[in-house]
Amino acid sequence: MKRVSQAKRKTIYDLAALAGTSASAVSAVLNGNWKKRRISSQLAEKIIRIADEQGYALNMQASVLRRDRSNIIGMIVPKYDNRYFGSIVERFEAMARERGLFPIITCTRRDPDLEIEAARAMLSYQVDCVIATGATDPDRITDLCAAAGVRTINLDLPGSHAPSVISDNFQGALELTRRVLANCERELGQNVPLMFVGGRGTDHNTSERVRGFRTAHHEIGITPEEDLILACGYAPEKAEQSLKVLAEKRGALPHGMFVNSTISLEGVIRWIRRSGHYSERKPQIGCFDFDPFVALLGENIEMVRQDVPKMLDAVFDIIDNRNPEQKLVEIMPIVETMA
Amino acid sequence: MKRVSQAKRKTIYDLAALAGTSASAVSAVLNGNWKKRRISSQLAEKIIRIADEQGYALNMQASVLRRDRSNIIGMIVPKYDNRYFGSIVERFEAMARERGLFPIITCTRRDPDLEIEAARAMLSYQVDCVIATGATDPDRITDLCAAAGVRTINLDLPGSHAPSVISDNFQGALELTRRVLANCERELGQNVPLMFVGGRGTDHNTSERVRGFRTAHHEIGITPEEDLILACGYAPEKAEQSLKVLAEKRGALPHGMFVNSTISLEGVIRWIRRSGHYSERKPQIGCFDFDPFVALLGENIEMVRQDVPKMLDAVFDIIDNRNPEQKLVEIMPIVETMA
DNA sequence: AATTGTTGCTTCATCGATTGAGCAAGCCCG
DNA sequence: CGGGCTTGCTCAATCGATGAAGCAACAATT
Repeated sequence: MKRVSQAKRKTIYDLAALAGTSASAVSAVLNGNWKKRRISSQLAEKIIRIADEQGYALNMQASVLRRDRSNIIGMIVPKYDNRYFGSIVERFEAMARERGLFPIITCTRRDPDLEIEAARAMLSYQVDCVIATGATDPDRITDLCAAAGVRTINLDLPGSHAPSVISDNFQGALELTRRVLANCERELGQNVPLMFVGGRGTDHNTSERVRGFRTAHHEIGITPEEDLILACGYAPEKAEQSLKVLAEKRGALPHGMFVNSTISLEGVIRWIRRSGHYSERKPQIGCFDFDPFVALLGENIEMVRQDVPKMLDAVFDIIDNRNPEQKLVEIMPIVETMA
Repeated sequence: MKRVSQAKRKTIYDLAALAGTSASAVSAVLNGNWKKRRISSQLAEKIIRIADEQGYALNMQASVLRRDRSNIIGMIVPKYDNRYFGSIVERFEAMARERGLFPIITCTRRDPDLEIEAARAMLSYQVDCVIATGATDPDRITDLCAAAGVRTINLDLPGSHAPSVISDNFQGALELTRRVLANCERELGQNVPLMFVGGRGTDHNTSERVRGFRTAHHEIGITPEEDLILACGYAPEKAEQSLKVLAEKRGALPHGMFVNSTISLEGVIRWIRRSGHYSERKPQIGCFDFDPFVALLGENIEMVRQDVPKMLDAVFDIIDNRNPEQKLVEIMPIVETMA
C-alpha cells in the first residue's frame, strides 16, 4: 500500500517553482482569497492554469492543520438496513457538500461503545460538528465532544445536553393508531384494543409513540391492554419471538397492531406467514416508518413516513445558527395514504 | 462554528509539559512504538495516565501529514436506497475498522461528475485506496487516482484499469432464469419466453445477466424475444413506464419476468398493482437482488442475493495484497429458497 | 584506565498550507 | 524632490506529530 515513488504528489511549492513565484502566492490564488492578498489576475490565471495542468490536489491534512476550522462534519448512524436511515444519510451528505462541508459518516450498529469510539475518531479528525443519529446514549457523545469544544446535534433520538431534532412521535403515533383503530372498527363493527410491537421501552421515541397509542385508544373510550405492549427491541427476530410467546400465552391475538419500525415489521410479517395465525382474516397494521415494498404488501397496512427533508433542514438551521436557542425540534411525520 | 477558546485541544506538547518530558517521548508512547524507542515503562505508564486524565485525542491531520500512509480508505457508492448497497457499506466500514483503517464513504447518486468530484475530494484527504462501487465510469476514477499514486478497486461493476470484484452475473442470471422458466412451465404446462426488466444495457452486469437470461431460454429450446428485453435503467419509474409502453404495444405481457434489481422491482410491482394487468393470474418473477420485504410479498417471486460478505473478503484480499495479480474476481450470488 | 555498549531520553527538521508582517517599486501630491 | 499611499508580491513562523540523529549517564569489558 506504499505510495509509488514516481507519482509523488504535487505541492504548492512545486507549482510555485513552475510558475516562478512563491508558495504563498499559489496558496492565496488556489484558496480564492488572492483578491484580498492583492495578487494580480495575470499571476492568478497563470497559477490556476499550471495547477490544472499538473493535476494538483490540495493536501487537506496540511490545510486543516493550519486553519482553525476543518469544515469536516461527522454523522453517527445506527444502521443502513432501512430506508429511513438511508435517506437521512443520503440527504445529509448532499446538504453538507452544498455548504462546502466534508461529511464523514460512521455506522455504529446500535452499539454504545462503538458510538463513543466513532465519536473519538471523529474528534481526532478535527470535525467541527457531530450529528448523533438514533444514538443509544446521545449525552455521552455530547459530553465527549463538548470536552474538545465540538458541538453536537441529536437527530431521531433526543438527548438533554444538546439540541435535538426528532419526529413528532406522539402526534404521528396518535394519528397512525386512530387510523388502525378505525380500520378495525370498519371490519369488525366494534372498537377493539390494538397490540404495540417493537422498539425499546426506554427510548424517548418509543415511549412517546406508546403515549400516542394510548391516547388514541382513550379517545374512543377503550383502554389499551398493558400486556399487549411489546417493546421488545428493533430486531426482526425479537418481534417474531415476542409474538410467538404472546400467542402461546393468550391464544388469539388482537385484530390490529401498531408496529414501531419497518425493521420490526419484517419480523411481524414473517411470524404471521409462518404461524398462520391470521390465516382467516388479515390483521390491520400500522407501521411507524415507511418502505416502498411494504406499501406494496397489501392494503391492510398504514404507514407514517418520517419527514427526512424537514428534519435535515432543521439540523442545518441549527448548524448555520439560524435557530439560536431551541433545544428540541419536533417534525410531524407524513401520513402515507394508501394508493 | 468557531471553536470555544477555553476548550483548547490538548496536544502532545501539553502532555509533555505535564509529564515533565519531551513531546517526542509522548508521541512515541502514544503511538505504541516506545519499546523500539527505548522509553522506560515507568515513563510510558505515566504518560498514558496523564493522556487519559486529560482526555487527549491525537490530531490525525498532523499525524497523517507527517506519515507517508494515511490509513484512510475511501468508498464511492451510488445509493443508500436498497439493501445491497446498504450491506456493502455497513460491512466495508466494519472490515476497514478491524484493520485499523478509517473509512470515508461518499454517495454519488449515479452521477458521473459527482463520482469524479468525490474521488478528487478523497485524494485531497490523502486516502491510501479507493473502492469504486457500482461506478458509472470506473476507469475515469482509476485514472484520476493513479495520477496521484492511489490504488483503486472496482466493486459491483467492473472496470478495465483496476482489479474488479463483481457478482457472477451470468451464472446467477442463468440459475434465476431457469427457476422462473420452470415455475412458468409448472403453471402453464408449457415453456414460454420471459421478459427482462431494468438495468442499463450498456453496463457489464446487465449485459451478462441478459446473456444468462438468453442461455437459460436456449437450454430448454426456446428463443427469447428481443423486444421483451427492457434495459430501461434502474429507477422504479423507468420500469413502470417501460411496462406501460410495452403493454400498450403488445396487449398481453409474458407470464414470467426477470427483474434486474429490487429498485426496478418496485416499479414493476407498482405497475402490476395499478394496471391490473395480471389480475387473473399473478406473474412469475425472478429478481436479481434481495430484499426481505420482497421475500414476504408472495411465493411467486424468486430472488438471488449477491454475496456481499464474500465480495468484500475479495476486496480486502486485494487490499492486503493476498491476491496479487487477479484482474477480475467473480462471486457467485446466493439463490434464495422460498420459505 | 580506556574503550565499547546500553539505556533513556531530548533536539530539531520535516510534512504542506496558511497568513501576518514586511519590502520594493511605482504613483501621486504638494 | 521628499513623504505618503498603493500595488504586488515574498519571507518566515506556525499548526501538531513524527523519527533520525545525537547526547549524557552509567555498566560492562579488556
